Amino acid sequence: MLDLKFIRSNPDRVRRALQNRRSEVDLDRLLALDEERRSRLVEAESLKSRRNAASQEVARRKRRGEDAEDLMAEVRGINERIKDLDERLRQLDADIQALLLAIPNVPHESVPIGPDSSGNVEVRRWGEPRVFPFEPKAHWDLGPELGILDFERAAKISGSRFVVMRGAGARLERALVNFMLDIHTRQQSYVEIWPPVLINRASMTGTGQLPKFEQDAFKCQGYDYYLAPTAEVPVTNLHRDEIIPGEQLPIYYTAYTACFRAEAGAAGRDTRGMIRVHQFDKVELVKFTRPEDSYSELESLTRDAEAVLQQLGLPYRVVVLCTGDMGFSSAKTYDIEVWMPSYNRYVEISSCSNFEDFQARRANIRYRPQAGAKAEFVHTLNGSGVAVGRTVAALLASTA
RNA sequence: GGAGAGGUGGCUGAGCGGUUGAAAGCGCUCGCCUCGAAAGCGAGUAGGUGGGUUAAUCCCUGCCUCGUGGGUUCGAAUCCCACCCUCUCCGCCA
Repeated sequence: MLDLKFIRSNPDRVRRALQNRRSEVDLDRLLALDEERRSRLVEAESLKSRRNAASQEVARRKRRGEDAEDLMAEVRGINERIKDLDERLRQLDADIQALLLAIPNVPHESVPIGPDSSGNVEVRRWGEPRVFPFEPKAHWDLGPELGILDFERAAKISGSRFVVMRGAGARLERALVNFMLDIHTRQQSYVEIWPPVLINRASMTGTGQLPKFEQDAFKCQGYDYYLAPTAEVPVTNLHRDEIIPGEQLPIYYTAYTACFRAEAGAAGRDTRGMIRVHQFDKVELVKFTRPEDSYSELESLTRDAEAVLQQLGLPYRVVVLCTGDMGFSSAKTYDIEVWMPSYNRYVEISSCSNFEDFQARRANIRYRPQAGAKAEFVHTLNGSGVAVGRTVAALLASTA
C-alpha cells in the first residue's frame, strides 16, 4: 500500500508508475475522494469540537447546580448533522481504502520499463549448461521411469497438478530442504522459522495477496483461513503490528513450508510435470531492514539464494524484472532462472524482491531508529531460497 | 465440545458516567551530580488523522483511538448488545 500523502503530493509519479505496470486504478477518482474526505472531515471535526466544549460546560454548570437544558438541546441538534457527516465519511474512507489496496507498488528507478517478460534484462549468468549428445528427457518422463515421481497416482489422490514422490525421489526432496536450510542458517545468518501454513485474512492482506488476488489462493471452507501460497506470508507477518527496536535490524529469517496455489490464471501453462503444481515445497528467505539498507540487502539476498544453485552445480542466470512483469507488491525483483535441459531454456526457480515499505504499511511493521525516536515503517524483502520441486526437476534432467 | 477469566501507552498495571488520553512502576531521552560510570535527583516521553504555518522541519491547533463494531447519554475506558482474540481448567486428540 502506498502512502496517501505520497500519492497526493506526487500524483504524476504515481500515474506514470501505474501506466508502466499496466494498472487500471482510477487515480483521479482517488484524488477526488481524498479531497472530499478532507473537506467533510474539517466540517465534522468543528462540529465535534463544539459538542465537546458544550458538554464540558454542561458539566461545569451541573456542578454548580445551574440549568444546562439549552446546551443539551443544542448538542442534540448538532449530533444529527454529525451523524450524517460521519456516515458519508465512513463511505469515503471505505472507497479510498479499497482503491489504495488495489494500487501496486511504485517500481524503483533502476527497474527497466517494459510491457511483459520480454522486457526483462539479464544481469548475470553462472555455470555452463551441459551439452548432451542426445535429446535429454524431461523430468516427467525420467521420474516415472525411475519410479521416483508418480503423477498418475497423484491425480487419483488429489487431481491434476499434483505430484507423489516415492523412494529416492521423496528422499531427495527431503534432503534438499535440509540442504537449503543448512546453507541459510549455517553458512549464512538466517534464523529458521517453522510457521503455520493456514493463514488468516489480515495476514494475507498484510503481504498483498488479498484483496486483489483472492482467486489465486485456496480458502478453507467454513473458516477464515487461507492456505499459504508462500512462507513469505506467515514469516513477514511475524512482526505485524509490532515496533521493532532499531538495534535488532536487520532481521533475517528462513523457513521451509509447503506452498499452495490455485494458479487460477495459468490454465494450459506448464501442465506437465512438477513445474507448476497446486502444492509444492519451498525454502524462503525474508528480511526486515532499515529503509536506507534495503537495496544492498536485496543484492545480498539474491546472492544468498544463488549459493544454493552454485553448491548444487546447477547453471542459472539472474534477470531483473521489468515494470510490466513485476509482482504487485514489489518495487524491484530479481528472478533466478535455472537451466532446464529438456526445456532448452532457463526457468524461474527463485524470485527475490524488495517491497520497500509497501508491505510494512499494510501490515503495520515499524521500527524505532533510535531510542525515543518516532517509529517508522521497515522495509521488507523476500526471495525463494529456492523452490524445491523445480530443483528436483533441474537435477533430474541435468545429471541423470 | 463444556466451564471460567481477561483484552488499557514501548512494557507491566490502576482507573466512582463529567479537567482521565489515561495513576503508579519499568524502559527510554535530556539535564544535575561525577574524572567517568553506577546510584540518586529533576524534567520530558502513546498512536492515527486533519487544519494553520514552513522550502522542508520545528511549532500552534482540532478530531479520533483504552480488542472490533453498534447502542444508551448533553457527555462513555467506565453502562448495554454483538463479534473477535488471548489465557486457565475439563473433555477429545498427534
